[in-house]
Amino acid sequence: MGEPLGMAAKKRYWLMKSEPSDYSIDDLERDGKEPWDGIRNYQARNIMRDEMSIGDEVLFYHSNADPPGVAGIAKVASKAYPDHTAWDKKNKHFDKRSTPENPVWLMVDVEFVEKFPHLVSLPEIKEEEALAEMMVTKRGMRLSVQPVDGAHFRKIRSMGRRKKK
DNA sequence: GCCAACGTTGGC
DNA sequence: GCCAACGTTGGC
Repeated sequence: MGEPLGMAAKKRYWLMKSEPSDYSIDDLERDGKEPWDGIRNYQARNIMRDEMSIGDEVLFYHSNADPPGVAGIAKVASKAYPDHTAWDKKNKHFDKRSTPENPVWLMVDVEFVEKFPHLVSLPEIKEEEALAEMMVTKRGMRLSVQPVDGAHFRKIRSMGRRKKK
């Protein structure tokens, strides 16, 4: 958006939530790449549309899980494009306001990068001083696509790559 | 299963 | 434009 030609956007980091019973890191490992459909929140949509770039790295977070936490890493593999599940009447995320002519909801493709040998659980994240400011630790912070600090991203990754906590 | 914290909707 | 009611998210 308005960048000088030939200048790549600065790489950013994100956290994306998925209920593992719905779609887990193992599913993404099997599929390799998958459209991240079903986002029905304007703030999350705007992040995908305006701020994400191909190649950005993503903490894959298992929500509504026991325990919840970061299960691995993925990367953004496409620009935002219309989420066609919004105009599929049979889809659980159907929204009659969205049409092929006038799509309301967008998605990006997400590609598998790695699964952590050690899931970095939410309690562990909360215990870690250096991660105190992460959005995901805030009570009631429900945004399903959220920005992550580079330093926080690297810290989580190093925790996840450790076999034992 | 409970419920707090949000976001959205709709009456006025 | 206010705000109560309702639906959803997601930790616990």
